[in-house]
Amino acid sequence: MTSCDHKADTLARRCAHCSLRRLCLPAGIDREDLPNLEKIVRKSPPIDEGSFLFHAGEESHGVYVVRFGSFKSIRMLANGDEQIVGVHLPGEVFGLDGMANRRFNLDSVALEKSGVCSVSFDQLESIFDRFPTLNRQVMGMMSREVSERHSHQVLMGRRSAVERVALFLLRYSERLESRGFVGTSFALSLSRQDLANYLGLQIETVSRTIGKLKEQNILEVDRRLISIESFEHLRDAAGVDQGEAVSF
Amino acid sequence: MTSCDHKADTLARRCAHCSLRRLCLPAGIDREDLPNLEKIVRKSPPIDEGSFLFHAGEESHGVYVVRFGSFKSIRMLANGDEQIVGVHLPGEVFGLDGMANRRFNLDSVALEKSGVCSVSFDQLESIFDRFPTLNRQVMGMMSREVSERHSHQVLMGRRSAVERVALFLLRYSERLESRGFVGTSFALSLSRQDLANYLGLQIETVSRTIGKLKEQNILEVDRRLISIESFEHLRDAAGVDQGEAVSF
DNA sequence: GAGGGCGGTTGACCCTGATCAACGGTCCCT
DNA sequence: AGGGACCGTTGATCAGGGTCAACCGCCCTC
Repeated sequence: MTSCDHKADTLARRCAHCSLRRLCLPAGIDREDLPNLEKIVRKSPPIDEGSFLFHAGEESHGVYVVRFGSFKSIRMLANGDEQIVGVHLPGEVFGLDGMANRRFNLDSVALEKSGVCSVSFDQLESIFDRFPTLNRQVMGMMSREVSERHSHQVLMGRRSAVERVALFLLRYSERLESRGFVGTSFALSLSRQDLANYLGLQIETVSRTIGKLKEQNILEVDRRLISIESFEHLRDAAGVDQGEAVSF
Repeated sequence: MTSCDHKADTLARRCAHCSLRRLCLPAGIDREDLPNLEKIVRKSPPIDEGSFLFHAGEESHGVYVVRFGSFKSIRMLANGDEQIVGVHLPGEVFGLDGMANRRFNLDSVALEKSGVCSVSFDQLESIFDRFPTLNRQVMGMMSREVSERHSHQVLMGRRSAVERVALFLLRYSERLESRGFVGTSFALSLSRQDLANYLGLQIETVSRTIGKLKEQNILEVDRRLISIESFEHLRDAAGVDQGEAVSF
């Protein structure tokens, strides 16, 4: 796949050689059509930890894909607090909810040094008719997004602290794995503070809960380095049956 | 608007004369094009309280709009419990998340005797090219759906019982009002059980919380009949600033 | 109209997780 | 190396809401 039988310029090579190709937008595109898509994709310069990719209310020009690093989507509350409503890992698409009114609904902050690709809405829509599967692909991403929200809603609804944390870790692990990373041992991109916020808990509770899972030898923990020692017991702690799907 | 200068058959008159027209799919359609849309809309027979409109996993043929009554969208858990992830009032669209893979992700249950209109996905997509605004319209509905999830996530994240109940009522009222109903006095379509489930609380807590709001003369309550006596105090209870938007 | 089921309310008690507080380790900066 | 900020952990206490239980009123059926 790395050998080229055509004169590919660096632009056209972007997607074709990207490790995330099969998970990303191009998944709906035939190999020979790929260069056409690649023309409308732009790489961003790296974004530092803690800095905003975009702010809610700003005009939105396109959709983003995480190339490396990770982002959190947050809703700012009137009292100054923030509520994290989404976490985006490499290969995941975000910002789609701005497609309708061309305006961001959320703030997006890099959780670490990160990079994205962006695709312009206008250009994306302009090629919908040429790539009918692409329209479907985008719809699919949106509905996937909705489904993910539903899952999180299940997590937040009347579940204990252990269940929330365990479920979160299982999903996080699964998402990493589906993206070609190691799902058993990883660096959490979220701080305890962000984790607590996302799970609707308090920072001390998260710390204690993780501590407990560590004591039970279900996890190995060193700050943000997590290693899952027993998926079986972690699933138990999460309150999901063995074999039951954990996400979506 | 009720006078007709063209020979409208009963089919074509459906949307043009529907009280929900401006909130529904036809909002993106010019008046003269409306008959074309109406051709692909089908009215369902009434659905009894408690019966399923569709089940998760079933093949999905289209999207639904509540004509009258209301529905809940639920996610069935492995242990038999259900989690309510959405409530749909008249004029609201649901089932869009099945568009991508032509399969329902959720179960949908009528909360009372209800009726829907349905629009076939295939037919909807087939007229996308003729009505470019319609594609945008559908995208808009999806992203609105996502935004609504985000709001609910804010509601569920580290908020007290009173805040949850008050916020829910404010939003419910607002949705009714935007649909042309009276927003100050209404019959809640959800049982206390469903309400508790949706808000991530216990049924007794919901009952007590509503009771407290009643004692403070913020609400008048008779079972499911709710009358909001003071929006100002209800907003206080919900923890939102006066003037701050309550939904989305 | 007696009986039973269902939905909702109220009371008493208890437990999970929030809150307040102090401490330890790591990183960064000079 | 010292100082300080930040992140995470741990302990002690407290309260919001979960849990268990009884009860009430409405509706339905027979």
